[in-house]
Amino acid sequence: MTNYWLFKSEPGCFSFDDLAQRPGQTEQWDGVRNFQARNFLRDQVQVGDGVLFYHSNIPEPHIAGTAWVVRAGYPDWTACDPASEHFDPKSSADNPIWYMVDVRYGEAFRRPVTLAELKAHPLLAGMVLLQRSRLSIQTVTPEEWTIILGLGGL
DNA sequence: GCCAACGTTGGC
DNA sequence: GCCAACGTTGGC
Repeated sequence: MTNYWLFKSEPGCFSFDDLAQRPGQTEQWDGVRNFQARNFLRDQVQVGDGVLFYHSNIPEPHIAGTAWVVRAGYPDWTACDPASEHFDPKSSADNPIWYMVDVRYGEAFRRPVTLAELKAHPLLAGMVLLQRSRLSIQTVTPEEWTIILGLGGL
């Protein structure tokens, strides 16, 4: 069964445009260093799942478009790379702590769906984003997915 | 830049 | 296992 997710990224680090410039190519969603988000990546995110790509920590936070999961959770090797800014000395190849998935560009929204719009929509009041805003990998219901794609003009 | 929310660490 | 201190996230 297809599930839906919201992945957050700071566009200064990795943006939806960065993904859009490589259509059809596989991108690693690495660097997640939060246990609850890690559990989703390791245990629940599956090939074929839909992803809303959210831009955080900018003047007008918004969802920019969609992506698709093309590989389920596997160890995030950047945790074992001392040169990586996501290096974690507690993680090892034998006993990985952190996980990542691979995604591929989906579709760009015709207009970005801002956080303000999400907050204003009565049917989106239950979104995880609006209740536990700091979680970087979040579940999205099929109803929320449909509404948000509509708001984005898809 | 501020600050609230909240996750993590570490002493006990 | 509790909880205070501390660090980070992210909206504003």
